[in-house]
Amino acid sequence: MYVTVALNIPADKCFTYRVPAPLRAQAQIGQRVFVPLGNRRRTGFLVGFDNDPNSENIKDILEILDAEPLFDANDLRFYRWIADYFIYPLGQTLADLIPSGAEKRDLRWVTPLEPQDTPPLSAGQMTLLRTVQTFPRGLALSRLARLAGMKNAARTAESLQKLGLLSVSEKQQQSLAARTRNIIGLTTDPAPEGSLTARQTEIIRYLGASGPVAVGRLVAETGVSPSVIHRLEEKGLIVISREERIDPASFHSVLQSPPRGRIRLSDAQSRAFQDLQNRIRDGVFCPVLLHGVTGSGKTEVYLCAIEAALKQGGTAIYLVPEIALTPQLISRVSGRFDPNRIAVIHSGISERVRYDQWRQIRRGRISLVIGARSALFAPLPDLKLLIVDEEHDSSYKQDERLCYSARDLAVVKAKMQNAVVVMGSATPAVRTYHNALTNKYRLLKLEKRINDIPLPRIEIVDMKTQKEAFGRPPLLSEPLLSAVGETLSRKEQVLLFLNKRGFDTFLVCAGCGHPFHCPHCAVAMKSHPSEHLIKCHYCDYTQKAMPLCPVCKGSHILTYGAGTQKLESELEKCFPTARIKRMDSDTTARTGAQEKILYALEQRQIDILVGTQMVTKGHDFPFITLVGVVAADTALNMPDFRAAERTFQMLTQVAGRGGRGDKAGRVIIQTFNPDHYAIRHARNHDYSSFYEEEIRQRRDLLYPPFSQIVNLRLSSAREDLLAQTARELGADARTLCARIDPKAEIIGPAPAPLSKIRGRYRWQMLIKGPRIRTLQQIASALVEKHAAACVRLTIDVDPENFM
DNA sequence: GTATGTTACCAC
DNA sequence: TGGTAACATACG
Repeated sequence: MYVTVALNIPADKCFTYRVPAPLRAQAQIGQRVFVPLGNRRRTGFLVGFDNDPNSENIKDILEILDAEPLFDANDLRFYRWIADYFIYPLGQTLADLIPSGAEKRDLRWVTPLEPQDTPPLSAGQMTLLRTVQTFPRGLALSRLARLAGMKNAARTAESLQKLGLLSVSEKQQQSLAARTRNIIGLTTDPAPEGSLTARQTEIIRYLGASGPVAVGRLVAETGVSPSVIHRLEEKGLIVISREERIDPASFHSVLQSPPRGRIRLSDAQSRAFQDLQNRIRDGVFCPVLLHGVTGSGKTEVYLCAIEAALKQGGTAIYLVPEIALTPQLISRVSGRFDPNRIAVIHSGISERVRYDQWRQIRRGRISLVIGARSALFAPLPDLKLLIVDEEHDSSYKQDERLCYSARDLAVVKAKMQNAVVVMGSATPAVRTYHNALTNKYRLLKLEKRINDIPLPRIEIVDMKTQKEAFGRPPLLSEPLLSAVGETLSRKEQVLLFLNKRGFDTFLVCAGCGHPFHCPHCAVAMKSHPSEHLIKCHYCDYTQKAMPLCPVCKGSHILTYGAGTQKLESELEKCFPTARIKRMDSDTTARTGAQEKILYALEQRQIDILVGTQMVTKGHDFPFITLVGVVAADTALNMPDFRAAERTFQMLTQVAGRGGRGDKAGRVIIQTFNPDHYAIRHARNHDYSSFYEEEIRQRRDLLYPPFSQIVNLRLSSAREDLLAQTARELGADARTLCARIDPKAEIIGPAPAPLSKIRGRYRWQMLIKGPRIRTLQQIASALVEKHAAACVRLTIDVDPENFM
């Protein structure tokens, strides 16, 4: 019996292994297996059976790590589709999507030996030896190579081993393979007891009082030795059973909350719900766009639809943007359904707990999975409904390793499982709306807010007309300042939004213009005056605030632009008595900090909240009656064909935060481009007009959805090598285009918008054309040829309609 | 991903 | 001769 195994290595092929006789009965697709690879051993996934292997040199599987498979052949179809579509090796795809606890593997472990009379060593040998000596208990060779910054650490270590200065040994990384524990209990029908020793009697008494306990606990509490336990088992007085250990944290993630009933649906809501209910009942694939203005009650429609799916014995997945996965939402959901049958999955949950959740889901113990993008891969049986809330949200895209879009994959999954998929948004992605208008998706609308609360009035301030001393435009315009003042005097709350990117403070020396860039990333460092630090916001490189310019020694350092922090201090000056709070990645780094701020806001302990993107999403704040957008232009000026779309979405979402209570809301947008269509239509809450204008532009310029784009991203620590590889890649791409699809067009390669992050240089190249299939062909040929150890190549496919 | 084989170059 | 770096190749 032979099997195909997908390993977590960059090679895009699977390996064939033989299954030794004792393991044959239990081998199944979807299990993790421990296999030899070269002179190491690694964990891989069993993905198929192979009766007629064509290779001579076949090794045996060493171990099967899972009693039950983590996926079945049907799930595997989905994973293969993903690997093909996003041009990523199957083994790495599985490793990315399936939580499997720690991977079991062999390591080379390097330990220092007692120092003796050292022969003369080379420089490289010295560095390596020094590094090893700082780890008396040894370290993995791969880590040593990284720390010492050496390419051929393995060989250098070997040379030192020959000299008797260190030892290199094999070590197996710990595995969590089968997480079980032994439970000891009294026999229900005890055999007539013979004579017992004092120790044995004590244990029997203990068990009589406590009931069944884990062996570990019994040993800890009574100090019993294994031989005593063994004897008792032989005498038939106790039984030892194996129980699977499920981490309790996998359930704690669901809050206990009071049950909540259904809210009465508005007419529009119940029309949408009825439609969904019918589709769910049909049990055939149906993609739906639920286009509902902010505050129109989409969530209630989702909950009713989930209820309908569960009532029919099915299961459901509810995806939300990472930032919207708040305790409020979870308690709202768990109050509505049986909390024991809900799993919450997000990036903050440990791999080990996720592995437990995964197995519970596979066994049918869970009927609703709610979570951020990775929750899409939960292996629910009888999936009837998928919900993608705020489908336009960019957090559905994973932009490292496997670059997938959970929104698009939700549609693929729904198709494979004959399920209904509901994508909901007030500001649908242009591509999604286009699909709805061309009848690829069913379109449902909620055009009014619940209880007919009016949408807030939006005012535009043209910043070109606002002048401060020295002719520089102020951070806060006159109209915005006075509106803040009025709102505060009415004891209502203010939300000020600042798009962080590109509008933070940056430092510059007034004397020589030294820009204070991060040494690892090609971006300006940001000043954090309260901590006397300057930081890089991409890699978190931090250095002390410098009083003097390192180049000209001048002391006149200027701060330009503004971040949330600058805005906060400006507001403190203007409104000294107001309670001001800042919400950005700095202040919400600690877990729970965000919830704390939102709670304080709800309790009206905050008058002005200053924040970045995270304030725009999904929260309801009834007492916020003024929302200010400090700089609408930042998103507009991004070098990306979706800049207008992003700006419109951002403005509409921010505006939707205001006036959700019974008070009318007011929104003020500061911009240097008041006539731009994204801003004009956002002011009128007019999605259709925005869409019309945007889609016309896309058609004229042949941007998606009128073409498909594959983005090839290259990164490397070495600038010269990268530039050269990029040039070769470009040339090859053009040759391939001419041969495979003359309609395809190559854009670039060029340095990426952020040309250096975390010490790695980045380039990108776009392949644009009408047919995604040929673009993929070109891309995968390029990946095969150019993906080398020193240049990382990732692919971002903007998925087309595959129907 | 990691180990190994190859080549070229350097220092002793 | 042995150490080192850079690169190519293969792992079943």
